Amino acid sequence: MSAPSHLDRAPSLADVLAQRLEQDIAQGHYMPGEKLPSEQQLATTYGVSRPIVREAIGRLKHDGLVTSRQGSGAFVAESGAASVFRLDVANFKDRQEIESLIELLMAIESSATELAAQRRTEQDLIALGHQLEAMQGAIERGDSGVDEDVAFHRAIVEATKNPFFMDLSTFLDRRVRHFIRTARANTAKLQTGHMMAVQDEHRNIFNAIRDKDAQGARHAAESHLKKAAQRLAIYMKPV
Amino acid sequence: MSAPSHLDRAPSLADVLAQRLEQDIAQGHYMPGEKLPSEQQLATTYGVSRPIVREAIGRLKHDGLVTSRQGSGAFVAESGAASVFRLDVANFKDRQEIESLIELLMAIESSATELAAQRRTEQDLIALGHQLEAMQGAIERGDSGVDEDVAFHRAIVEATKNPFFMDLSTFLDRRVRHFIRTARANTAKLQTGHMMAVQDEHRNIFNAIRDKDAQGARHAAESHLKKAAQRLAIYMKPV
DNA sequence: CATAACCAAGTTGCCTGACAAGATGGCAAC
DNA sequence: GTTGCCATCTTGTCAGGCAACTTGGTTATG
Repeated sequence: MSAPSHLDRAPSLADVLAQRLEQDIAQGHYMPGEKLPSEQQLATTYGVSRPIVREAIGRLKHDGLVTSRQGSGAFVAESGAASVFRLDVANFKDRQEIESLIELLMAIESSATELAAQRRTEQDLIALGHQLEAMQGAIERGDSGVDEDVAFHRAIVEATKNPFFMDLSTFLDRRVRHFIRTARANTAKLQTGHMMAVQDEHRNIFNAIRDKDAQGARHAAESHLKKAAQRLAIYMKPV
Repeated sequence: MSAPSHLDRAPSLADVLAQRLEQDIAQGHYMPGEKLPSEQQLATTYGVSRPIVREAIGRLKHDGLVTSRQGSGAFVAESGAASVFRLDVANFKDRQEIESLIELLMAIESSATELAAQRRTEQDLIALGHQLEAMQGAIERGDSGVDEDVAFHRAIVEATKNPFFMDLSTFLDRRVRHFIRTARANTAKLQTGHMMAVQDEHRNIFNAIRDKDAQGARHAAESHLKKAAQRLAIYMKPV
């Protein structure tokens, strides 16, 4: 709750005010549809200037929590209107939480793979095959193959034809990789033995998607992600 | 693209500038770690005042896309540092997209139910049982039972002990319910026959969680959500 | 010559004051 | 009683300025 992670960047006044207002709205202090106090009034009550209030309210507007009409005021949006899902970065402090995130990623990718098997077109299959070949080429060249790995998973979620799966998957994937990259000792390198195992698992997923075997695809994906998580675990600090 | 749905609220200058900068960062116009132009410079180049620039940059900071150091400047964050997943409200225009959203919700809840079966404590089971009884009471009283329904699902995701599942699930659930509530004809009312079916399906989920039957829990959840989606479909306009 | 202290310029964080545009409520005229 | 108008409030935007902080070069010192 208090310990600063990297840099204790002083929270700006707009930060704390936005958080305060967000909290007040979440706790029902301001009800949906209710008009919240004018900027001037908020400025005086919280002891800050109006631009700061504007900035704070601007963030709430950006997040879809309030809507404002010029000349009238700012109003609390209906409870389901929020348009962002925020992963609080401050939460990333221990192994427990990155594992929770990976768990979520696994859930998404498993379902995505299952859907991909049901819906893949011939073009999707071709794209998937190309990524598989690209990965093989990376192995033979001795490259890291990380980009090809990412591209393969991206091709899967694209085959779902569901934009939310695509967006959430890439978001979580980036987030997890970012965490791993910053947390692990830089000396550790991916081993080619690992890469060949990854390639085998990818091929299993590919075959299931090719055969439109939804259950098989889910199982292959779950197996792959489980093993990937184990491989990643060696890069993470012990709890 | 043009027809205003409710109110055609003119996008503020800070809105367009923030969107513009976000786009520039996403497209690699500014690379991670790079220092972006000073506020004064941005203000002159885009023809707006400095407070507007501050507000726009403030949003990017809030979303984790940039970090600023006083006296030094604002820098583009590393690509995986973004802390928000945004579901663009503008996308919700047709049935196709709400169905995609429901699909995502189903994926989350199915996995959550599976995890809940693996991890539920005795307390979780007791809480789940209470929600089941509350739902039964609502049926007998003739209430809508919506709140009890939500509470039951919430109890499931809480049993996962994974905060991301909890947050994402409640977020998506609210979002979907909000959409349904605004899209459906208000005359339509839930039928008690539906409620009893829901209660049966909930009981199946409960039993599987009680028995720590992960696979059974997933199947029960999938079946329940599939039927729930069908029941909801009658409230939605045809494509 | 190398190193350390120092200072000036640039940048962000924040404030005050002001004006324009749109909305709202009451007052006056009919 | 109804209608039209205007004073007032609120948001949107701008201008200018000061304090705190970082940075890089310059100068003084060992």
